[in-house]
Amino acid sequence: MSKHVRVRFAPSPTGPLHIGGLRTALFNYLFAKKNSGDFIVRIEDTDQKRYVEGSEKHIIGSLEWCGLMIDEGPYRQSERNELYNEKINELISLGHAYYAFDSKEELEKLRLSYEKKGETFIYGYKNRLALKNSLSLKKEETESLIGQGKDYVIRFKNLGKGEVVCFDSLRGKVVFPINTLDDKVLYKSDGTPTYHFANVVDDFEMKISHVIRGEEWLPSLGLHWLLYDSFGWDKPKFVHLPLILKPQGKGKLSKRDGEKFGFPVYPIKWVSNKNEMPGYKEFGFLPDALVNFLALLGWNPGTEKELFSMEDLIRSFSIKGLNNSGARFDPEKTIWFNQQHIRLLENGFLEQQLVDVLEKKGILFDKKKIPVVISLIRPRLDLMTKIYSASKCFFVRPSGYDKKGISKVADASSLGVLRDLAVIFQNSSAFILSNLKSDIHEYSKKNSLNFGKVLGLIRLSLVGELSGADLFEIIGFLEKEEAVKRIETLADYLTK
RNA sequence: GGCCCGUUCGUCUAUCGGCUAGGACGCCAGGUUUUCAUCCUGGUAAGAGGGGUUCGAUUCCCCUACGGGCUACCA
Repeated sequence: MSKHVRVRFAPSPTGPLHIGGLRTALFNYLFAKKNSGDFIVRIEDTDQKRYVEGSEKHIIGSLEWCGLMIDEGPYRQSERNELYNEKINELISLGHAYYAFDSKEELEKLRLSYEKKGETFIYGYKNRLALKNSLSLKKEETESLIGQGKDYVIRFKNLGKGEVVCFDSLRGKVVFPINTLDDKVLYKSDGTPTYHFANVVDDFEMKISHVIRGEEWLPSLGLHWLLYDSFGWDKPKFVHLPLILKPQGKGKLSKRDGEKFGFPVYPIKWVSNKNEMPGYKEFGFLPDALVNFLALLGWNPGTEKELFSMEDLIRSFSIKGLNNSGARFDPEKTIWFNQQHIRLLENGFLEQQLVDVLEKKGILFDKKKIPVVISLIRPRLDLMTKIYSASKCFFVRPSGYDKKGISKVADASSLGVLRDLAVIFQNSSAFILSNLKSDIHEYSKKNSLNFGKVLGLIRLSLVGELSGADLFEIIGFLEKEEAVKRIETLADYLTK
C-alpha cells in the first residue's frame, strides 16, 4: 500500500565528502535497502562558483569504498536546467513567485541599516511592495526591465500570515510563523536555480519518498513545505538527522578538525592542488568498521548489540532507532570498532595483506610461515597499517632500538646479562621453549634480577621495542641461531 | 538579535510513568602463575535548574539556563 521507497543522497561538489556527509548517505542507504527501495545520488552543483574539481570523484569513491551501492545516478543538477526553467515558469503563472530587480548592493545596504536598528531585514510580505519587483512595479515597467536585459532574480511569494505546520518523522510537528520567513530567491540572476528550488523540484520529479538529510536543513523545511503546497505536489516524508559535533570544543565537526586533532575526517584520501589528506582507508581502517561506528552515532538497534556488518545494519535499521540530538565524534572509539572488525576478518585475507606488504618491501619470506605470524599478531592489530610493524620482527632484524624501551629495561648490568643470555640460549641444546623459559627464570633468580626486566631485555633485542607478539613465540619462530645473533647485536650496541 | 531543534555517566547510548537508571568506549584495579597484546572479572561515573500534571516523574507540560543549527543571487 505504501509507496515504493526512493531516497537520495544529495551532496554538493564543493570539496571532499566528510564523515558527516557519509553518515547521511549511510542512513539513506540503510533505509532504502531495508525497505527494498532505491538509493539515488544527486550532485547538487547549482552553484558554479563553489565547484571544486575532483569533489564528485571523491564522493562517489568514498561511497564505493564503504559499500554503498548506487541504484540511480549520479544525476547532476547542472544538467537539468530545462526542467527547472519549466517549473519556475509554472510557479510564476500560479502566482507563487515573482521577479525582483534589487541589486545585491542595495539589499546589503538595507540589511546593514536594519542591523543598526537591532532588527532583521526580511525580504517579504511586509516590505516587498517598497522594493523593486514585479509586485510593486507596474506590469509594463517589469516587462520593460526584463526586456532591457536588467538582472533579476525570482523570489518565492510568501502568504505573509498564518503559520506553516510541517512534520518531521523524528521531531513531530514543526511550526513556522510565516511572517518570519522571507521571500527566498528561487532563481538566481545567472539563470540557475538555488538549492531550495532545484532540490524540491528534483525530489518531486524523482519520486523521492523520504528525504533524509542533516539537521542544518530543518530551518528550510517551512519554505520547502510551502513550495510543495504551491505546486500542489504530494510531499515526501522528512527526516532531519542530528549533526556530528567536534570531539572537543564547540560546534559541528568540520573538515579542519582532522588536522587539528590528528584523525581522519574523510573516508578516503583527498588530493587537491594544495594538499593531500589521508582518509580512513589510508589510516588502516576497514570500511565495515567505519560504517559500523557511524551507524551507531545517532542510531541504535534497541538491543545491546554493538558489532554490525552492513547486512546486519540493513536488517536492523529503522527510522525509530534514530536519535535526535547531536553526537560528539569520538576518534578513540573508531579504533576499537576497527580492532573488533579486524578480529572478524578471515585468516586468508590478513595473510594476503601481509604477503602484499612484504613483497612490496622486497623482504624475503617463507610463505608457509605466514599463517603463524598472522595468528600471533592478530589480537594486537587495531589498524591495518600496523600489519607490517607488528610482524616485521619475524622477518628482519631490528633497525634500531626504542629509546624509551632502553631506558626502561637496560642498566649497567645489562651488557653482562645479555652475554649470559646468549650463552643460555646457545646451551639450550634441544631449544625447547619451556625449558628455555625455566632456564632464564632460574638465571634471574640466581642473580637476583627482575625476571620481567630480563624478558624485556630479550624483547628489546629481538623486536627493537617493548611491544609485539608473545616473546617465546617469537623466539621459537626465529630459532636459536637468529635469536642469539640478535641478543649479541644488542649487547654490541650497548657497548658503544 | 530573530527563527527552529536539542539537553541521561568524560564520550556514544538504553529507558516509550514504577529505577537498586542498563550497555559500550575510555580510565582504574585484579586474574589468565612472572614478557606484549588479546581475553575474563570487578570498579569509576549520569537524566541542566525551577515550576506544574500525577499515588508516583529521567520519561508528559511550561519557564529559565546551556548547547546546536539557520538567518546569502552557498549548499
